[in-house]
Amino acid sequence: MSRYLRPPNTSLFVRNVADDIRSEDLRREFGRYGPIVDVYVPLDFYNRRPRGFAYVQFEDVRDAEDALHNLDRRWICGRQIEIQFAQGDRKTPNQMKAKEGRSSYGSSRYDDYDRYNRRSRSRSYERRRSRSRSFEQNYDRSYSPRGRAERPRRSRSRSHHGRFNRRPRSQSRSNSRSRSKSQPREERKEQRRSGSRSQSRSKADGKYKASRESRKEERERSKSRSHSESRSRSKSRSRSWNSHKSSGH
DNA sequence: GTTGGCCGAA
Repeated sequence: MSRYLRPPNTSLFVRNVADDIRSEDLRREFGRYGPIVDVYVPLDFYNRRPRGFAYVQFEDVRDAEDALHNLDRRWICGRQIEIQFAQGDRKTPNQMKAKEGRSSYGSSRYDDYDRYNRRSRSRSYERRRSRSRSFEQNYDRSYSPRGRAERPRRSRSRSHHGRFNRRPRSQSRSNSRSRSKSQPREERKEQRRSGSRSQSRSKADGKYKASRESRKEERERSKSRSHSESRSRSKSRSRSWNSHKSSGH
């Protein structure tokens, strides 16, 4: 037992989110199932356009599971989102920079970059990064075969600095809503459910009520297969994660 | 059609 079980990913990978989704929407939706640590909507680095997915990280993986089961294939902002457990942890910019070379980026992506002047993403990241680097590294090593330090050294500071310097000051924010797809035909469904409970703007009140029930339920279910699971739900929850990984899809 | 550009150079 010395080998620490790697903490299950508490982050959910939400894909097919609307391109104008806000992190607050997601936080509101997912926050009903448990306390949320972070919500992140990645944007294209050059376009500053939403990439169509989002991440929601819970404090507790059970809440994440709960949210996954409850919100998967739900309609949010006129789109049917699909939720999975996220793979890996949040990529650091350096990781992404490393990816930049491998990816198909590098072409003329500056077109739309012009209209999206600034990032308005969720900057709700919290400083939990110093929690335990050990597992992250360990996890990272076993997760990605190439690991880190694949680029020993290279004067890339210049290359990407030039890009940053190129940030256009003049913006045309008004006509950034020129998407013609994503017909919100099913928005009514979502609005119905959204209107039911979005009246109260107070945060963190009694909103985990629903999740508590299902958690109880789940706990009973867990009892069937495992018996040493009754108190603080924080140690080894890797069962779910593993089963998710094993099951595949 | 399937994963995170918040971090690093004075």
